[in-house]
Amino acid sequence: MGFSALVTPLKRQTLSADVYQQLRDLLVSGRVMPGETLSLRSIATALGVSVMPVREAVHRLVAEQALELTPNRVLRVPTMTVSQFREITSIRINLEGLATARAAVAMNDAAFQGIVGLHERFAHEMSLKQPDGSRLIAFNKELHFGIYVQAGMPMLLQMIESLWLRIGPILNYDMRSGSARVHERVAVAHHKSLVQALERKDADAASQALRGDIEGAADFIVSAGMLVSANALPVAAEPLAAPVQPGHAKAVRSRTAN
Amino acid sequence: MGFSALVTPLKRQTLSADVYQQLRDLLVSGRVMPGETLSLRSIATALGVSVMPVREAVHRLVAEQALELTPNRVLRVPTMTVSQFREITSIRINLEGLATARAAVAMNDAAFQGIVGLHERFAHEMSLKQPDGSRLIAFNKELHFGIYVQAGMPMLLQMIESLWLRIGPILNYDMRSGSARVHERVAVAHHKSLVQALERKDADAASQALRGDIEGAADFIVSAGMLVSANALPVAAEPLAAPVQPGHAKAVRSRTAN
DNA sequence: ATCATGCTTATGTGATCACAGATCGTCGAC
DNA sequence: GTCGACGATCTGTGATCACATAAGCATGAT
Repeated sequence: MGFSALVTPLKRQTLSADVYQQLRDLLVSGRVMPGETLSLRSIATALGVSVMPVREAVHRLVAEQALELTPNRVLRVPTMTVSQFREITSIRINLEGLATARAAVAMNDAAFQGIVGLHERFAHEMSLKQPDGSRLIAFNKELHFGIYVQAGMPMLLQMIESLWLRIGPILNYDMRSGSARVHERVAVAHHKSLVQALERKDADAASQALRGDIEGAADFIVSAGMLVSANALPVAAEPLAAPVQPGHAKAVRSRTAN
Repeated sequence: MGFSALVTPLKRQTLSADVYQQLRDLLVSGRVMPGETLSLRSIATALGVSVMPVREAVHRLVAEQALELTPNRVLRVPTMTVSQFREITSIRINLEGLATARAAVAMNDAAFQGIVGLHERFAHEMSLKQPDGSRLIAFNKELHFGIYVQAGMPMLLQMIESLWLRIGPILNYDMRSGSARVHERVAVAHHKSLVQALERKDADAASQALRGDIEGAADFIVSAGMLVSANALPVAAEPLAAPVQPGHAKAVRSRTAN
């Protein structure tokens, strides 16, 4: 009898890794806003740890450009210019197109059925009269990465994840405002043709469908005007809306509250 | 009269960044070997700093997969399997192909002349009867990145640099053994057709020429048999040759010396 | 002679303290 | 009233110490 079945694997590896994951979730879920400034000590006290693990986690996120450390040593979640966003979009089309093409030929039937399920889950949420923005984002991500995983290229997968992490705050912060529902309708069409191409194992068609999906979403983001025009200093965004999880909001430095 | 012309910009930013750069140089120049184990304290004392800056620099390199931190918390420069190397090669062809295609249409005449100069410098070194391996590596890198810079995509450039950093140790460590000269001859041919395509602003031809260059080099590396077959524990590589810069070698943990 | 066992050393991780620099608020002078 | 300057506070950075764990190595028993 395997003993390892009795104990939890004690997944807790290192505090730095934990903090890293929590900050990552904060970013991809859009609970922090582009341009917002953070502080090592705020995060540390909010998470109940010392500044040491936070330093390593933050520096890693800075290295991935998911956070920004200005020359004045101010830590903040990066803003993004239109040109930067367009560059990331171009890279995404290439990298995710590669993953999709590889997945199209490498995927077996069981995996394909899983993809179909993820597609239908997204489409179903979309068909509701009150679709939940956060769920849509999550389902969309799981569908995309469900495909990319099938490529069997772990390094490529990680690079794509890094790109999604960078655009996460912009994507998800807008989703909170409730817009984007109109756009997501066309996303279903792109997904459908993508899944059909995968069924035929047509790598080129799958890549093209994916390109349409990414470009459509990108055009929507750009036209929604939530990117800074130049690399000017970020406008002091009005507090607009309270964070969804006030418990984590303590990590965010506020200029007014004290 | 500009005052800034009189003083050095005092480039020294932060110790962590300095350590990061030094470790990076150590990796790309092949002065450390895949499978070699390092230690925070060794690096710190060798560089004359505390372990703190080293920790951040090392963790960043681990995040970029330029270093590896085993579950037993042993720090080492990663070995690479053939399949991992093939994956990186595929990603490189995509990403560097994108950069080359963009550069082909965005580059002006002055920039192109600069590329020609870099190409001729590499070809000239190649034509010597005793080409210097390190210089060849450096010139080849400068030529490639001289092209990629012209794409005007800074994030893409950084991603490509990260990939080169990962394959750097393997590439350069072999170059020390003096082989690979036979291969580099065909590299000149690839470079030549690449430069010609750039002159015609033919993005597709340029990408194809680049693909040939990358694949040729990759096939050589694989056939040279310097990659581990499985992800087995790295063989205790024999000390083979003394490090080129003994001063830095103190950062490398030796099993025998004490 | 060979294998097991305990001890010493060295490792990465985390916490705490100290420091230079920037920001912000307040007080003072005009 | 308005502008300038000083000071308190907070920022990231670096160093040092403490700790749990893994590996080396020598000693011991069989």
